[in-house]
Amino acid sequence: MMMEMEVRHQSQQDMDLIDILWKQDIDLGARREVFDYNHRQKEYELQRQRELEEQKRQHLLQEQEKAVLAQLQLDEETGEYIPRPAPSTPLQSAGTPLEVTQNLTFIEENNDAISFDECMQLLAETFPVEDPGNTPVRLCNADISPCTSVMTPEQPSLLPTTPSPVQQPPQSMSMDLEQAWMELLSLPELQQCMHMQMEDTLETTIYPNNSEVQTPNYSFYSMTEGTNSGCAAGYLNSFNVVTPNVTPSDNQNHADSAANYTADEDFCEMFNSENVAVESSGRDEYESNVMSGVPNNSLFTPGDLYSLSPGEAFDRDKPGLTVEMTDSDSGISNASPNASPNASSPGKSVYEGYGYSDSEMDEMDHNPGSAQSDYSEIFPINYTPDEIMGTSISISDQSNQHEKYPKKQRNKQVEESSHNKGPFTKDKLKKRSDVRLTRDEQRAKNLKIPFTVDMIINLPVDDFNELMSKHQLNEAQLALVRDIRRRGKNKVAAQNCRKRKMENIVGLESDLDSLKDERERLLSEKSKNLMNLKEMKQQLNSLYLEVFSLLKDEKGNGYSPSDYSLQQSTDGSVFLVPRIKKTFVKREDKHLSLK
DNA sequence: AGAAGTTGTCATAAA
DNA sequence: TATTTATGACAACTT
Repeated sequence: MMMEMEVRHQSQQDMDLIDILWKQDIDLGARREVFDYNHRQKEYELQRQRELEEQKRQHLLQEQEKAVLAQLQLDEETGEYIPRPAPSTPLQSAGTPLEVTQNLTFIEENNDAISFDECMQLLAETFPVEDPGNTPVRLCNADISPCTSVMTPEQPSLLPTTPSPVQQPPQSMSMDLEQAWMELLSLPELQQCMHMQMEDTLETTIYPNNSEVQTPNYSFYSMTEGTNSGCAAGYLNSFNVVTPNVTPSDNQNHADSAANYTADEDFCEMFNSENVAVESSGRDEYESNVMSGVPNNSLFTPGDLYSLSPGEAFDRDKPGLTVEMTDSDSGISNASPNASPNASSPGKSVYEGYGYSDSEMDEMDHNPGSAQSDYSEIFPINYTPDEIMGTSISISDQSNQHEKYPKKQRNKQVEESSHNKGPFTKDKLKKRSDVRLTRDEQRAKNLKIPFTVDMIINLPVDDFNELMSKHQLNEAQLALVRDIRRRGKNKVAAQNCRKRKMENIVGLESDLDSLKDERERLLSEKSKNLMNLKEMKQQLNSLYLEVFSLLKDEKGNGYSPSDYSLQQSTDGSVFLVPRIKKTFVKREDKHLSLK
């Protein structure tokens, strides 16, 4: 928590990740008192390298132990300690991929045990050449020996000897090893050796059996991944085990690419626990490419299909692309129709042609003007005669009729024409035709009106008249066009009118609500005022009585409020008026002196 | 089946 | 005068 507070500029996600990694560091002994983030990052990198080196060292020890144990077991199985054959033997006798990989791996593992210069020297001398006088060379010999003799009596000596190179500075070691392996892989001898192994492997690693063949490799990697070189060799080996599927002549390129790959990748990352998965995924991708016979097929992404204009694409090669589309639903149906659902461009036709099911296609085929009407929204209509001729003659009369009777008949006829598709698709079709083709659109289509209903309705008068003058229309067409325009405008007007009406209703309801609120407020205010008035009256009455109690006559007697009343004139004078003798007003000019 | 809501259309008046 | 707009009324259709 303190750390998170310190690194406020980091996002929470980053902080979580950092915290997790930091905790790993702590577990590995990293000092947590370093709270500065940058410093911590540097520290973290260093620590991570240390950690990886430590892990490698531990793995190395473990794998060496395992190897020793395995070899001992194997010794028990074979019952003999087979002396190392000549170094060239494994290359010649490597009959199975397992042997190949093991062999290679041991060659490379060997490099971990010896110094790079020694290894280079060894490899430069036509691959493994024994140098009995050197302990690492002895190890090398042991490792280079064929897999059948993997377990050698010298192997136990590996344990005491291996820690020395591991205890080198980790960074330099890993870097040296990387470079060493790059150079090793670039050695012609080694490549030739690998080439030969691959050729051997090619016989057995035919792709149906690839997994079987490679599985032992992975298990072996796990055994030998303790050493960088072993891991690298395993990784590269796995890469190259696959490559022979292409052509043996490509091996050098593959080796180079593999080496480059190794150089580009962080060794430490590669040999984490996931490296096998990475390998397998990479291999699978490669394998799939190789197996498909189109090495770069994966590069042919759907985007390439999108790049083809639908019309071109489908005009050019419909079957091929149809196959592509059946493979992925996201093909064109995602590209064109979703992007522009209203577009009546060829893309839509593509969508309709290929995205719909067969039944839907049938419906559209039988729906007079479903697809064509979509075109007609944009392009001037050129209707197919077979659809039009059936109804145009009878409807041409109807368009001249403005009586009620023909209207209904006209509508019914339109509906009949749209319902004429058979009983099975009636409901779906009806909805669809409603959506796609209004009555006037249907009528316009039937009369071959050469512009769209939208144009007829929405063009300004001048443009509309100009458009009409440009086309020679018969009476029926002119009448229909006028009706369409009138109806269309009236439809919009009706919609606006209803909308306005609803808005008015809503506004009136709102006004009603506000007026109700106002009424409530006023009633409340009135009630409050009445209360105040009542209170003031009471106060006035009290004051009145008090004034009367203070009034005295000449004899010192007080006036009774029941006999007198106080009245104020317009000039402010106050009079004491006797209630009984109202008839004659006893005017007392005496100014009441109120105490 | 029928009520309620929606939409298209017509008639008409007004702009 | 022709066209457009607004609106009530009606019918068809949908929910």
